[in-house]
Amino acid sequence: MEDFKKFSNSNLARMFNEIAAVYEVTGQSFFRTRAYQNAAIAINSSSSQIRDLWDEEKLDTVAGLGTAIISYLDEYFKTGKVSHFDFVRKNVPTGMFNLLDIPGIGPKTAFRLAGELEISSREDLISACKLGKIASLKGFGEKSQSDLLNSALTPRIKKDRVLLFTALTIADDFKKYMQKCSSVIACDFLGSLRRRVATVGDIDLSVATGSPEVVIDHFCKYKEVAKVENGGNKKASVILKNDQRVDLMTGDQASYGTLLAHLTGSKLHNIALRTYALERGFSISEYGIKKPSGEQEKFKTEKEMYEFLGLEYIPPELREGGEEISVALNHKLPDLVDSLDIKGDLQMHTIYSDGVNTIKEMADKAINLGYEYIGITDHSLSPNTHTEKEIVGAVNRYYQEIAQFNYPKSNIRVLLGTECNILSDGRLSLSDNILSIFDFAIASIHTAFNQPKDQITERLLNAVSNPYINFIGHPSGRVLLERLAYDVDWGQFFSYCIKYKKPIEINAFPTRLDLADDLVKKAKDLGIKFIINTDSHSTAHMDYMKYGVFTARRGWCSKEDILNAQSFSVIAKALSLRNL
DNA sequence: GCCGTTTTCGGCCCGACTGTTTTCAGTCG
Ligand SMILES: Nc1nc2c(ncn2[C@H]2C[C@H](O)[C@@H](COP(=O)(O)OP(=O)(O)OP(=O)(O)O)O2)c(=O)[nH]1
Ligand SMILES: [Mg+2]
Ligand SMILES: [Mg+2]
Ligand SMILES: [Zn+2]
Repeated sequence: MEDFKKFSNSNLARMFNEIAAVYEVTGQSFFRTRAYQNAAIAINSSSSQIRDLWDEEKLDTVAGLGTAIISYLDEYFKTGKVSHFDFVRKNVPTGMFNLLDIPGIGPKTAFRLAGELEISSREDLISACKLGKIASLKGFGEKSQSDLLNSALTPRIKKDRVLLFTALTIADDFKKYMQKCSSVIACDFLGSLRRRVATVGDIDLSVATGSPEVVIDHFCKYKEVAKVENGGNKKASVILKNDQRVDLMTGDQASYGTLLAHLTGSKLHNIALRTYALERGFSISEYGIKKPSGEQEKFKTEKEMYEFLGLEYIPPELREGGEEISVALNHKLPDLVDSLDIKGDLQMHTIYSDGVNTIKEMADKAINLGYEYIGITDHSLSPNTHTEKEIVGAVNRYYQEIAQFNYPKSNIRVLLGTECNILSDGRLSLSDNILSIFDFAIASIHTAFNQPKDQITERLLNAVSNPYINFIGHPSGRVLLERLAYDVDWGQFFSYCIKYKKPIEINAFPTRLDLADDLVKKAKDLGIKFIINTDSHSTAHMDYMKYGVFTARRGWCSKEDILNAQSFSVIAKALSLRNL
């Protein structure tokens, strides 16, 4: 396995889950087993690469990773293996690990199938089922055998996760359909979707109703449903034709608040909240809060539930099982930035480079969005194929074009910027001379992503310290579900941003969401400001601003942290815009 | 194995659903 895969968060999580499985079937302490599962969850839900945090000696900031597990990680990153894990894995048949991916098979089942029938793959399982070997095992029967066969035969074509954008589109339609059912009092999409996680596994829907059976029937009859996975009296799951899984949970209107909280999660937040309540004698479930007397208190809204617990209302974006509960206890949660606060957008491309609309069309769209200002940031003509005089001439023509309709002739201020490349050797693609004629300039990396960390970092630092560069675009270079971020020493990058008083972009394009939420939080805690840009290549893309706002909210940002939530005079000063 | 502002020991979230069960174990969200 290549290093980047071997050290990826998902592979690390798998490693700890497998050790948890070993402990579970070899009768280790239940809570040690759970600790390994928790470590796996913590690793999977970290937006930062655990490898990077190890590099920066910040692993102890991840809740769920303690001294023992950190030392195993240390050994793994240094040597590529953990000898203690290799040792304990010898106690179980290796084949069992291949079975854990199959839905319905957990550690116990995998252990028995691998141990008693020497099943070590999906194919083995299929033939064992067909031969009727499973049904004869103690504790299994005809039904469980055919369930396992079905499960093993179900192909796994779907990617594990989809973009938040994709999931929201699907969920919006499904919700509209659900609301057509007269038994549906309220319907919401929850889980990672409501927490605005950058990528989403399944879609979780909740419904408040007095007739769950009617609602579940309606749910399963949605025209996009390809397969009903399972259904009970209170919940159901379906797979849509586009392979998206959707879970439904129903509940009474009177206790809908705790149902919302339960299904919004995250799992780690739920556990933390329930543990917090338990310490005070209360037991939380989706049905309400059980008092020490045994009496169940019900909550129509989440707000009332948090209030009952002595906590400030915690916005879904913050419910990740980090410090949100202790901060809410002190009533110190930030007043998160809202899409309505946004007053401008400073990265977009037009027909003068790779965009499809004119400057005027982008400006009109901005007026529709109620913005005060925008920045046009086309890639300039290339210095490799044009003289400086030609480049400057073109820029001046753009200025003249903008002057036809710019403020105060209309309500929108149009700034002229550019997005220049940070070249592989650290130089910028444009000279200071050319950069200086723009109102502002963004520098971004678009090539040589695979350089070692110090080299990439050096390139970024060089750009940050250039007086004509106002901020760095999509700083990590990640493309969700496709390309990992390049290696950056974030501590150093942030300290340069502080030293040179530069904000950082939160690129709102749904495939980027870059800077990522957890790094946003770290930078915010250092006092760094952000600018949320859509990086639009058409007027339609300008609607993606909300995804950047989601990311900022997940990074605990309030309006004060976001420069383009400020009026023009404030951002002009904070960004040191030129030509004013 | 992790965790902590009354605790560094002694706790650790809670319930639905399923299949095989004479009362529960396993898996999942
Ligand atoms: N209390 C409790 N709640 C859970 C547990 N597992 C899941 N939940 C709740 C919180 C989750 O956010 C919610 C939905 O579960 P999902 O597996 O769909 O997770 P989520 O949507 O957060 O992430 P995803 O993007 O779907 O992988 O159900 C659990 O073990 N205990
Ligand atoms: Mg989900
Ligand atoms: Mg789910
Ligand atoms: Zn770019």
